[in-house]
Order: sequence, then structure tokens, then C-alpha cells
Amino acid sequence: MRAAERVRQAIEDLGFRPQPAAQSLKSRVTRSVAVVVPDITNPYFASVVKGVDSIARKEGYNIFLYNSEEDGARESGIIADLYGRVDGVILTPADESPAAGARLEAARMPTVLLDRECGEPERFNAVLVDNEGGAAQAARYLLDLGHTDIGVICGPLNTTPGRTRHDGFLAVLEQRGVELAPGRVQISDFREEGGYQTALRMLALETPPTAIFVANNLMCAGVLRALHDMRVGVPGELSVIGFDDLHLAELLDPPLTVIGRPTDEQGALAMRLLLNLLAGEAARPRRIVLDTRLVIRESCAPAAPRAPANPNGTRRPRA
Amino acid sequence: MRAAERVRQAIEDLGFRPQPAAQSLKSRVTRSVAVVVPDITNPYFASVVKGVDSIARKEGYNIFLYNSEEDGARESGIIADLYGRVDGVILTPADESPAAGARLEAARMPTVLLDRECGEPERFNAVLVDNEGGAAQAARYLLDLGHTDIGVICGPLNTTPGRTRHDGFLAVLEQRGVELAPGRVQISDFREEGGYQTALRMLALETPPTAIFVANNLMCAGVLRALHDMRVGVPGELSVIGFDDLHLAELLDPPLTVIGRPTDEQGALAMRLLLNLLAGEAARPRRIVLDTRLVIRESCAPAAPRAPANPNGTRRPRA
DNA sequence: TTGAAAGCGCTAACAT
DNA sequence: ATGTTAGCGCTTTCAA
Repeated sequence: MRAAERVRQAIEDLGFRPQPAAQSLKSRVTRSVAVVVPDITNPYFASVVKGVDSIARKEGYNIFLYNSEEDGARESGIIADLYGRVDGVILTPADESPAAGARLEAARMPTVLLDRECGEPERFNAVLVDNEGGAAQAARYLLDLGHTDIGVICGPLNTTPGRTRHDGFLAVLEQRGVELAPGRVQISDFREEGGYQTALRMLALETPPTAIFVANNLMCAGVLRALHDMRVGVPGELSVIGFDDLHLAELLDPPLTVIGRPTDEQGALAMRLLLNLLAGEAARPRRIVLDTRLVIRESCAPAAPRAPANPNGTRRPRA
Repeated sequence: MRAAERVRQAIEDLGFRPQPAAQSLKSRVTRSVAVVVPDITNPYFASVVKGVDSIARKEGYNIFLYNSEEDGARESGIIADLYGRVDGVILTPADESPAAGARLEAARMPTVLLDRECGEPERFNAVLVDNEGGAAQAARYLLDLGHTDIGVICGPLNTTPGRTRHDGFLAVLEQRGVELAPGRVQISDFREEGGYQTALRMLALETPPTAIFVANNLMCAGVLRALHDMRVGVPGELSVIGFDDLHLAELLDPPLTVIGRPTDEQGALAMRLLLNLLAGEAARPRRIVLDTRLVIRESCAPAAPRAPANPNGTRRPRA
């Protein structure tokens, strides 16, 4: 075994570095994975990416990062570009369209869906959270506080979290026999500006709701900004609960009550799952679903008893 | 030129996709760049990365993302791994040590430094902000408010922003003849927990300062959390000014006054600069320095006139 | 205009 | 234990 030593020495002396391109060409393996998220600027995804990175690094994998900007077309382009460049992909699809699923299957590479599904759910590995359960927690919390006139600001219904949070929330209302007046359920776009505009619209209703559930963090930031701009007191005039923790949520005015969930753990889990796939575990797709938790802070107050009829339609101060 | 058409057709029909590894092996070009940041979870870096991505994508470049975790050793490993994998690198060095610079030069690939410098500044392309100027703005603002007993929570002095913000701030104090009592200047680590602990330590001083300048966003979040936990009123008891905007700064309690600066523009600029290098512009290294701006919100109040001596050393309520 | 072939740097299989 | 060689899939040069 003296040869091995001599080789090591020569590598050292000559500063030899193997060339990844040549290695890949020969071995058909890149030791790289792609992570495709809608927006790295969303703290949730930043955290997820960090979780992915922590595992990837440990295993010697490199990460290609892509922003789809919540745009299916852009996402298609990205997936197409991935061919031959990575061993696998962790993807948060921009929408649930079967097209997205088809494109992925066409790319024929190990894939783990993260936070959202697409195509036929049973065909993909995925790491998700219990959105329905989380939204239901929020609904029950608001109901238990006495609110019956609740606004719901949803994400796009053609995304998994958009649809399931919507469904989970409304299911509880229905189950408890609470019916929402028109204009109470608004579909927005998971973006801050969307939340802002939607909140404005909701405030302009003849009698605004007494509480709002906002289905993600960015929209919730927009809602908060709108309420701030319109000088609506939270939770005095309006209770607010968000989905996804915001980094400084506890320092906000008031500290924000939210449905929280694991973030970097989700990323780490996704990477581990992908690693298994790469190791050739051809088992049938796994769906891992993580639990949410209700983080009670101070943005929700008990509903003041409401007059059964409000003759002149003006708001009355509450709580 | 009928051949060209026939080829296109065949590509289409056979679903032919060139193999990046083979292309790279032959052409010695990867159409990939690395972005190495201390922490993608820091909203500042997330935004920077998004800026890089916006340009990269447009030019058909792919981005490898790496987290150095503010750790020079880890950063070394990353840089070493980059060999042959990317055409260039955009890097925020973990520290300013010449070692980091040497490693980069050894890697011998087009490099753009972002936000921080290392090695001999004149040898690298860099996109920076005017940290000294920004810190000076903060100092002047606090001084003009009447504060003379000011706490300074700095980042590591072996990083560019850590050192220059420290220097810029103290230079103004000196220039105005303000001398700081012992314990007023604390070195921390740019992390939230570090800010938290440092703030606690500062509050424990016999007579805490009347205002604090915090040299980055994460530490500032920690400071705010500490003040919140200790029930210290801002700006009633203590004025706070941060460096780097926080996403929800205006919704905080109170809205936070900060030194702001461009973020995604900084990333976009860095990528454009790198693109120039890759295009073979062998011009001598360029340093681009962007301006900061003072964003006045509500976390700083005028200093109450202070009794020249404070016999029993207890705090008096202010403003 | 079209076709043939060399070679990028590595790995793995084979022969010595 | 050591040395030789074919070939991964592409680009580019040179020949026809």
C-alpha cells in the first residue's frame, strides 16, 4: 500500500483537483440538487432552504437555488434547465396544475415536493404540513373567542396551502353552524401587496368582520400594514390571526397570534428524503405531514356581543 | 440553410437535450456562479440573493447557494469545493483575514466581493455600501437628539461592516467631543442571540446609556427582544437605532428608526459586475460603493436633560 | 454544405 | 500491484 501514499503526495505536490465536469460526464452523477422555491425573500422559504443546506452540505451535495416567483411558466423553464445538471430536485410548485406534475415526471429525476403538491399527489414524495388542521385550529380559536363574523384572506386556490387552508377553515365554520356573509372570503395571492389590497377591500365592506384569518405570512404583513394605515386597532376593533410565524411577530404591535409550523426541519426532512431516493430507495412515494401549532400572542381578543341589528350600519367600538 | 431546420426538427422529435457535463468538459464553462453568504435566513442576504438571481436568470446563469454561517473555516471548504464547478463567485467573506483573500486568489476565479472585503481591498471587485457614512448618520442623528451617553453594539471588528460601522460611529462622537463611559462599546457577532445578550449586559450597567446604536438587523432584533423582555420602554427609557432595515420595522412597537440601504440592487449590481468579468473585461478591480439613508420612524426620542450627578445611581424616567 | 474524427479529463475495465 | 485503454457526450477542426 505504498502506492496510495505516493499518489496522495503527488496530488498534494501538483495541486491536482479532479474536474467535476469530467467526473459527472463519466459517472452520470453531479452531487448537486436543485431547490426551487417561489420566493427566497419569504422568511419561510429562506428557513427551509437553510434546512436543506444543512443536510446537503454534510453529505457533500451542492445546491442550485431557483426562484419561480410563483409563476408556473417560469417554473417550467427552470425544470427544463435542470436536465443533466442535478441529481434531484426539491420543489415548491407554483401551482397544482397537472401540467406541473407532468413536466416533473417528464424531467424524470428524483423529486421531493415541499409545502405544496402538484399532479397526482400519490405519485410524488412530499414533505408537507397539516394545513387543514392548522387552519381548523385558527377557526376554532376565533370561534371560541366568540367571533362569528370572520374575514378569510386565502391564497390561490390552485396551490395546496391555498386550497387546504381555505377548506380547513371553512369546514370548521360549517361544522359549527356559522355562516359567513358575502364578501367575507377573499382570494388573494400569497404576496404582501395582495394582502394589503384585500384587507383594504374588506375594511370597505358595509360592516367589516370582527376577526380576520390570513392564510400566509406575507399577506399577513400586508394586512397588518393596511390596518395600520387605516388606523384600525388590533385587536380592539379587529382580531387578526396569521398562518406561518413571522420572525418578529412577538415584537409587533400587537404581538401577532399565528399558526406556526416547523420550517428548517421541513427543509432538512425534504433533503433527507431526496438523499434516500438518490441512494436508490425505489420504495413507493412517501408523504410526510408535519403538525402545526397555535401560537397565542395578543392580536386576537374576545368578540364583543353584537347588536342583532345595526340600523344605520355604522361601526361600533368593540372590546 | 435547410439543414439547420432539419436539425431543429430532429432535436424536437428525439427530445434531445445537450448534456451540461459534456458541454462543460469541452468548453470549460459551466454557466453557473456561486453565491456565498453568511446566512440566507438574514433578510438582507435573502434580498441580495434575489437580486443576483434576477440578473443571473436573465443571462442564463444558474446559482449555487452556500451558507458560510459566518465561519471562516467553513467558507474555506466551500471555496475549495467550487473549483471547476462555477465560472465565478459572489462572496460575502466571513472575515477580513488575508487568509480568506489568499484562498480566493488561489481559487483563481472571477470574484465579486459583496458587502464585505477581505485580503487587499484593491485586488478585488466589490459592491459595498458606505458603512462609515451610514454609521455617521446614525451618530449625528442621536447626537442632534441630545444623547451623549450612547451604547454601541458592534459586529465583529474583523469584518468590513463591523469595523467600518464602528469606526464611522465613533469618529463622529470624537469629532463632536463626546466621550463614552466604559462598557458603552460592545463587540458582538451580528447574530440575534448576540444582540440579545449584549443588550442585557448593557442594561445591567450601573447607569445604562440613553440611546443605543446597533450595527446590524439581526442583532437589533435581539436587542429589541431583550428590551421587551426587560420591560424597557422604547424610546421612552431608551432610544434605539439600527443598521439595515428590518422587513416589518414600521409595524414594530415602536416603529424602528434605521439606517437603510439598497439590498436587491446590491445583488443585481454584483451579478452584473461578475458578468463583465466573465465577458473578459480584465480591467482593474472596481469598487462600487452605494449610499445609505436615514429612515426616521419612532424608536428614537430626544434625550431628557440629565442631572449632572445622580447620587443614588437609579434610573430616572425620561421623555 | 456535409461528414469524420480528435480530444476535453475522468473512471473503470482489463492486461500485464 | 501497476500500466494501458476505451469511452462518457459534446465541440471544433479539418477533409471531402
